[in-house]
Amino acid sequence: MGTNSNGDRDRDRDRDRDRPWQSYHTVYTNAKAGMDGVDKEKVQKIVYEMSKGSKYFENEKRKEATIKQKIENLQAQCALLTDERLSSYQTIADKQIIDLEATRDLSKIWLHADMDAFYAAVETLENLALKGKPLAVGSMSMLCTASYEARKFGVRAAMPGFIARRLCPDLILVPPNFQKYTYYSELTRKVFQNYDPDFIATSLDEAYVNITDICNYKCMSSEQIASELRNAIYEQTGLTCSVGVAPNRLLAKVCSDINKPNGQFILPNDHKAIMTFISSLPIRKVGGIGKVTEHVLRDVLGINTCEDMLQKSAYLCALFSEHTTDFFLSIGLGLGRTDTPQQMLRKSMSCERTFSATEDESELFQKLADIAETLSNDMQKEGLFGRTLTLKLKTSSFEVRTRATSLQTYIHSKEDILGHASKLLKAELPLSLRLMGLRMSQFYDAKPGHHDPMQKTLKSFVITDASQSTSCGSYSSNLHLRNGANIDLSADDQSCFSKDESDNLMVACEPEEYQQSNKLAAVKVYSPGNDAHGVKDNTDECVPQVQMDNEGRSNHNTLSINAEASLTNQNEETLWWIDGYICSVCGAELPPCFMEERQEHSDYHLAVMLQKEESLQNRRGLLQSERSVGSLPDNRQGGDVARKKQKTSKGKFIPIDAFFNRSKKDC
DNA sequence: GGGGGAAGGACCA
DNA sequence: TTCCTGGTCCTTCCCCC
Repeated sequence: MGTNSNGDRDRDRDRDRDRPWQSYHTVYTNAKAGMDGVDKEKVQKIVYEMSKGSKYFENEKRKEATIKQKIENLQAQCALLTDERLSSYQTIADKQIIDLEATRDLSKIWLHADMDAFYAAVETLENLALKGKPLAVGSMSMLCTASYEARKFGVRAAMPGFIARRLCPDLILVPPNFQKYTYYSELTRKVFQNYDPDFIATSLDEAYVNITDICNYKCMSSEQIASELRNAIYEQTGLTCSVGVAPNRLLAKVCSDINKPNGQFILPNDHKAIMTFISSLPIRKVGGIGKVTEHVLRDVLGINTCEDMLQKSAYLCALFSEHTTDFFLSIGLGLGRTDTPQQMLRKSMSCERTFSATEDESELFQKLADIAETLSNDMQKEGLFGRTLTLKLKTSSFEVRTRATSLQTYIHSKEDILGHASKLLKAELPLSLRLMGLRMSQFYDAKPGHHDPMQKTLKSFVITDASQSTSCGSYSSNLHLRNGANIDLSADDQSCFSKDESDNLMVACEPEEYQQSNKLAAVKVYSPGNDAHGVKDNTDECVPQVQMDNEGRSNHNTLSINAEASLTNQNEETLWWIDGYICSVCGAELPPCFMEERQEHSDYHLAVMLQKEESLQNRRGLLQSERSVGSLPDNRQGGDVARKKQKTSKGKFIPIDAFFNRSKKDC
């Protein structure tokens, strides 16, 4: 099955001694369009010779050793599989294959368009003197892309420029100009738009276009539409592209690579044709299978083609997680996504910089400040606030480390980012670094200043007894929920707030009643410069947290609302239905005439809340004993207890939009 | 044992 | 002399409940 026999190992040893470059697996060794006639061994040897002995090379060797270890572990796991175990895994795999097959959708026609050597082609278009010459866009450190003339020498994207120069001494290196590429990309997108208004652009030079409707509308075959689209792109931009057409996006992408450059390949929406196509397709051609996965699957299970995935399905089930097995078997069946995804929300934003290795701490902190500033600017441009900050470090020996911290406030200012990043960096020093990066994730996408006149008021949103309210000044704030809802902290609402001794804004609520019914949580607004200590909620229960922007105030204020609102003693009508028809818990709309539905709806929420209250009461004894020692989740309390309490509180924070989305789903 | 955060890594363009 | 950047997703480990 794998390469675990003694004979194989001896052969590997001999090869490593005589031709060491053959076992140096770079990313440049897989087949790529325009590189058919390349002397691969020569390229591999030059890359090996130029890399040998460098810190980069040593790190690559370390990584390869890890992969080798992983392969050996998997091989050992395989060896332990009895026939009986294998047979039961085969049963599971067969069931999984049947389930996957049932999802096959042959009703859609997807087209994947890929611009040919895009950046290099744009440069040539703007400077005809470059036409026909070996050209690469990038620097001596790294290439973004290479023209087809350069590829004949083994030069390709993701290769360092100095190696490329050795492979092709006449190589012309052009620095990238993303403004130009964006301009031409926009032109191509206008063409895609004509074929599918919801086309999916995956980068400046690639897009997926659902041509199902246009084929029907124009009574044209997918092949005709593909030709027409390519011509339109050429007319608009003067650039060529290659196109693949298939029943799903995964296959369409594979197909667009087949007749590159300036070609197209059509895979018909036919089960038999797909299986024939898949049967000999190398797994590396499929998106999601990279150098490591290819290596592991080949050496452990002898899998080379997509069809092999099905042959080895029992082993895949035995060795990999359900999710991963699902992915591998989908590839074996030629399945892929056929739906048009909803607009993807950004999950993270980052900024990183490579520099000459240094261990000078003041220099490192200065670079960190620059990175924090860039990230902060980028976040502010998109109105993003995040609460998880990750520091990425690459040591001078190319070892990559990440250190993350999750905050209780949503931040985006340079000062806040730098403050937390510096703490993370300080803990790692002294260290010689060649790269630093900062990534912000766990977003709350508040748009400061955004105000929706239709927004709900906080009072109408959370039911409270505000009888003991104390005015706290002129806060004018609004909350923006990711699901579109907005809560206005109008003057009316703000009158329900009071300040505690730490200048934190609290929603008024009689303490005793609050403890009894566990009604409304504390709302806390951090004033500028205040540290985030966590929220002093009386229940220690789940506290959804939203970022809140205050006019003319700090942008790192925080508002937390306890979702553990018990509503058992309230009048049902005012309790559940805001403005007489909007569910106060999940936002579902049901007019009064839908009496039965409304009853069922409120019964459902009541059941959920009773369940929560029951589990809460079971824990209350424990919580009260914690409170009795006067525990406060802030820095005033020293020792392990304080740290533990703080951590506990932190771990329970969830974004408020997640809570509402869930509620909505529950409905 | 499950959930969630941290850390690391694979992969893509 | 020189081996990127910015993003997503997945897995594993560990802590806490």
